[in-house]
Amino acid sequence: MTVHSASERSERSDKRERILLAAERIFARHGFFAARVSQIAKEAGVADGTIYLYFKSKDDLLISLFEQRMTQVNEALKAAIAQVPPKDQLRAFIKAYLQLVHDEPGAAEVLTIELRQSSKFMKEYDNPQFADFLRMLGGILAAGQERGELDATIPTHVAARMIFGMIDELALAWVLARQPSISAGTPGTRPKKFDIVRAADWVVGLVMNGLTASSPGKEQSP
Amino acid sequence: MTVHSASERSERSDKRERILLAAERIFARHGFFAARVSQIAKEAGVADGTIYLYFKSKDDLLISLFEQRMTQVNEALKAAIAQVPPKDQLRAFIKAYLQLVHDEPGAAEVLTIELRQSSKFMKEYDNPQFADFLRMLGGILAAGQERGELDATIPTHVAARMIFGMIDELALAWVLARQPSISAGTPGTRPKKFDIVRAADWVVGLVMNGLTASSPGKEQSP
Amino acid sequence: MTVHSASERSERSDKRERILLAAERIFARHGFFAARVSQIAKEAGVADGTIYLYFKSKDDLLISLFEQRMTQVNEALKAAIAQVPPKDQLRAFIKAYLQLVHDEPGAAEVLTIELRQSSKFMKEYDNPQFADFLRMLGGILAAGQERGELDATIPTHVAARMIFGMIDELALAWVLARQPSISAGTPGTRPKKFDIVRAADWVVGLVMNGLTASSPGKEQSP
Amino acid sequence: MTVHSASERSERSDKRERILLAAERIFARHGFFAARVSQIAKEAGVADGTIYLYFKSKDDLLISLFEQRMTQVNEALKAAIAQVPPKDQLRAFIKAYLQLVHDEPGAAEVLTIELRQSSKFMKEYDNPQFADFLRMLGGILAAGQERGELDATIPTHVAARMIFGMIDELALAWVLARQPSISAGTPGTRPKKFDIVRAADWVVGLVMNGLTASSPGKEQSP
DNA sequence: GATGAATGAGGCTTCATTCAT
DNA sequence: GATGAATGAAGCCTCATTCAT
Repeated sequence: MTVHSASERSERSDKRERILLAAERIFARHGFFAARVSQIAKEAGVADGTIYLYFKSKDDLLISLFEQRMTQVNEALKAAIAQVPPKDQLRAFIKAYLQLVHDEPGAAEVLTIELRQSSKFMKEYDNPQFADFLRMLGGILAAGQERGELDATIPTHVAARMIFGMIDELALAWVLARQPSISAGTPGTRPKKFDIVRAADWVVGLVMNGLTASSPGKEQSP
Repeated sequence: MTVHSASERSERSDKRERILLAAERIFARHGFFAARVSQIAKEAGVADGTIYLYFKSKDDLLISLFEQRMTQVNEALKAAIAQVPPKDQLRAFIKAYLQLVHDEPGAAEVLTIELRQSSKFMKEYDNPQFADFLRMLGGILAAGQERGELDATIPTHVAARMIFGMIDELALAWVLARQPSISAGTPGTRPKKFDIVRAADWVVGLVMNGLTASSPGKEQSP
Repeated sequence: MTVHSASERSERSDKRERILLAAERIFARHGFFAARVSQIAKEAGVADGTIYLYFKSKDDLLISLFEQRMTQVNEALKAAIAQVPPKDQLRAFIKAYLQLVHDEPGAAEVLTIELRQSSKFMKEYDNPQFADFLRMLGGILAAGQERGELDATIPTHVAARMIFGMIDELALAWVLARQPSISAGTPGTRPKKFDIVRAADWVVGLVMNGLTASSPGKEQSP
Repeated sequence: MTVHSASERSERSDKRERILLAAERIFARHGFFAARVSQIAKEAGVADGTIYLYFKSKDDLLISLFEQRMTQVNEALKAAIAQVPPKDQLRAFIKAYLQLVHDEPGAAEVLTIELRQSSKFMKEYDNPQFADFLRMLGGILAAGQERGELDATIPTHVAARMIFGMIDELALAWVLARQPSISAGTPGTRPKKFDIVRAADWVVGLVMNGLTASSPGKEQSP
């Protein structure tokens, strides 16, 4: 007969969460492959073996981390567009995404960088949360097309990919620009620093109107 | 005094190239970390140790591979825009890039996926070839802004990143869609198949004019 | 809160000691360079990786082995001369050293032979325990010189080296003579067997009075 | 039909000698195991494969080097005692040996250090030249014993070992003291510098008369 | 449940040696 | 004879995972 008190249960979930947070930090710091399970355990303040009470493997740890964070992202995005009129949802979606990157850079780092570190994710692992993400974005676009507000030439799933590519690349550039450069001063790929929240307006501008310089008659009708 | 016949020389450089090609295939198939040096050697038809006559380490092999391919990409892009009038260079650049992805899917796979497999690349390794790539794209945009053809609101380096994000994501989706899905049938992230060459027009359309449905007065003035 | 029973603690230190003993045997049998870590592990009854829980590297294993044994030797020698009147300490020191070689031939083999197997030891590794050894011997000599009992012509540190050379060479010859000769029967360097404990008297005789045949008037003054 | 001109033959032996000299330098610098065959080839100014035209293996290279140098040492010692009256031969032998160390430190380094680096030499390889060396020294001692000049208590082969131990240890200490210390300043085993030629008198003094302070009546009888 | 010492499979790399030129 | 690119066997070490306590 085993009794689980509330505190025991919360302590349990607390430990799982501590491990996930530790993994997020270690993965962000070293990358998935270079990260050591023992390092994650130490960061979480648990024994190495304890991790295997909550996760099947190091892979499972990354997958679980990704799923949890991506689910949170999807929920936040859903909430962000919930009260917004349809025609403004695309703008709201993009702004909310980049705001999240700004507010949770550690999570963003895992989502943008580490997600790509493993063929397991790019190839073998079928990723329902990311599919949800794309579906949500594609749905916004489809609705816009149906309302006649958006150009219907581009298939929505391709357009969604393009938009995701834009904001993901911005997130990546921003995350990398935050890092103290190892080879500081060397002119290289290290992205220039910029305000990612402000960049949301640029993305929206590009997505809505493109880069072509607005002719006088385009936006200001008489 | 040593005499190298032409065949000797070409055989030597041929061996280096064979190793690079083998590495490209193996990296694309398994990912950088899961790839085994011995596997690359076998694929190249050389002994394991031979690889170390041409490359310092497994890391160096990936870096060399990336640098060579990226240099080739940059040269191809430079050639693609050389004879094109300035106002059409952005379109030419994008179309050429996606055409390259289509023609060299193996290289594209390494550039889009494996490049991201190692923290060495995302964080530690300063990447001059990618910097060149961004500079070329940014230069096209800056010229367009100066001619007044492109909106100058967005900093060119940010716009270049956004455009790269779009086409890189498309390349990734296309490469992954080509793969025989391991979990075939499962509805997931596996991208839908599409024609990446044709997608170039969509990208150009989005970049130039955005997604906003063209109102009668926008492009067709009365 | 972790409780270590006495048996747990001893089992742990026991494992370290078992590895050292195994290394001593394997190094003595094959030499440091030809010795395989996996062989040491098997001899110690542990997994290969276990060795690296207790020692940083194969080199560290040899260094640790040397330091432990040499420390033990120094302690034994210190004890051997502790209760001895100053004028007899040199004799006691030499006899104790060769007695140790006799009693611990495995350790002697590592100290005399394997110690010299690695440039790390002869050149790079500064060896505090051996320095202690020489200091102890030099101290005995210096005290003898101050009491006027020993000739002060030779610097004590040189004399200590010479005495060490003698007993070390005897130890080496004795250790090698014990081995079942691979090329048995061949007249070669394989030293003749002799009683190393008895040889102590020869060393003391040489060190005290030299080889010159004692003239009647030398030791027996009128 | 192959004709070898004199110059060809000398060129050949010259190449062999160059390889031996290169090996001596490289072995002295890095030790036998850490020395690389390719390094020796470069130092000798020949191709890697050329070494195998003159020597069977890296081991054979060390053995040949040792045998040649040790033969030279034996010849030099034989010459050094040839014209010397029997009672002075031990002194002449010791002085000549240490003088050789002084004049050919590279060879001495190989003989004293590298010789001991390989179990091949200490254990497996039966060493006729070293046997000759000991025989020569033992012969001098035996003759002295027969003339009644030397104490016959100690077996000559043991006494020869002891004397060799002394001078070999001095040679080692002197060779190591010559090296620019890596950890300069650290008080350790790095031997103090001393004049090895002058040390010959100390050795002779110890061997002949021991360390016991000479009583007035010992050496100067009325 | 929690621990962390122990495991052991397996990779990257080195380098003595070979052999086609 | 000389070359040096190529070979490939084999070792040290790492680290995800297990399991006795």
